[in-house]
Amino acid sequence: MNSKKKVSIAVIRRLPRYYRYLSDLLKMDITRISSKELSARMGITASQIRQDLNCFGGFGQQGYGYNVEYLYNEIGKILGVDKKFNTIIIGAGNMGQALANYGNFEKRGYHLVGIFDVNPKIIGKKIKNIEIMHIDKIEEFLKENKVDIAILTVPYEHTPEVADRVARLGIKGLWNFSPMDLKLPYDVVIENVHLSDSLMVLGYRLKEKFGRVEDKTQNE
Amino acid sequence: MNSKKKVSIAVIRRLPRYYRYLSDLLKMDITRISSKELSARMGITASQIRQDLNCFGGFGQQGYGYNVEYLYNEIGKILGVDKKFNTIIIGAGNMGQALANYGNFEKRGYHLVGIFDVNPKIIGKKIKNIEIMHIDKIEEFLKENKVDIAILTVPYEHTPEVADRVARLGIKGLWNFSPMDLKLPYDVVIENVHLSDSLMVLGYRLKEKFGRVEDKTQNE
DNA sequence: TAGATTGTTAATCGATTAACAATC
DNA sequence: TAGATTGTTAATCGATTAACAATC
Repeated sequence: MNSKKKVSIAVIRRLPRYYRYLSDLLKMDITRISSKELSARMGITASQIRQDLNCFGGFGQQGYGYNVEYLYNEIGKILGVDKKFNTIIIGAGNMGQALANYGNFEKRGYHLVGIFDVNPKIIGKKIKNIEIMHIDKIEEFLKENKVDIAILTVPYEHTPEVADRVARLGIKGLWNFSPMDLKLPYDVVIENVHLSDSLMVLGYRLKEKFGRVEDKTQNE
Repeated sequence: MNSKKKVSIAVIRRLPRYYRYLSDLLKMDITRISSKELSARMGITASQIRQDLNCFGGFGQQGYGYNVEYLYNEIGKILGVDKKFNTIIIGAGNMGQALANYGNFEKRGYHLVGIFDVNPKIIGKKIKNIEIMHIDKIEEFLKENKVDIAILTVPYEHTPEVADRVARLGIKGLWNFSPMDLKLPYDVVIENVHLSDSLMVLGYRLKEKFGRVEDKTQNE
């Protein structure tokens, strides 16, 4: 139907959180839950929960609430956990390796198919049974493999160039770990993980809430 | 003054982004900028920039705009980059090690003073000249060292217990990397980095924008 | 049936954008 | 001075919350 209006990003960003809470409820063998109960657990209003869910359809039942397993599966479908996204990691430094080794992504349908770097010392080495390739092999690799997402964990200064390179090669999703905003002349979806931004916000909140923090020593 | 109303978290979360853009301008030797020019670069409205900045005071000058270096420094002060936050990492797995090795945090005043784990194979090993200690040494350690922030990169199931333990010991800031919301009976600031949430949102946006994605194969 | 709880509309609240007088 | 651009107030927009009829 063309009547469905675009769901706001604020709602979308809450979905994984619902998904996590429902997963917890499932583990606790709770089979049904009302928006009121869930709101108490999550610390948001029942109204918001019902509004959010109704962006995607009526998953509940009057007088009953929501079936946990059903709602969990439906939100999973909305988020695409039933889909397979082929991913590559570019930059096999500490962060790249940490992400490669994190098993949870595979479970959610994010299938790692390639790892690239430029460091000759690690090329050929295997992580999760995937051989680290030189970045210059990427054109060839992408010709032979359909890849949906590139995870960018390269050093700061190389990020724009690498992002451009993979976007030009047709990759549609970028998960960017560099503290910069990518601007690309291609139609790609960019999701940023700005760790340093997050840390600075934590610092701000600490400072605001608890006041005095030590000054940084000059020239340390 | 007690007249200053609380600045909304939406504004706060934009500050690191301003800070990054101003840093870039500085590097380009641009000394002044108007809200209009900055808005064009950042892709937000000039109005929003002026509103945001005016939450903290008038940093600009009519007819001139903003002095880049001055504004950069002022936002830095608001964010507390001139402060020193002593931090510890709990969980020296892939993610913990990646964060320990990331040099940028140190530059922003986040000073790593300890690393903890339970794995006997890595205890005693050094990262960034800091010896990995057993988590059971943490009570002793915190008695002797003032620590502001604990970075939690422990496995999922241990996160609540570890978070509670360090909060009870007086740590006021938690940077949580586990895909869960921490609920603590202490007055702490928790900043979450929910990587899997972020990845799922990327998946959703890809699916929405480009439609067809391969279905996940059963039992893979 | 009576009670519970949804789906949905209406009201409120807060955040963003527009407008403009102040002023450099 | 004239032009530019801020700081700030007012208008708009969108998101959250409240209310309640529908219905299980």
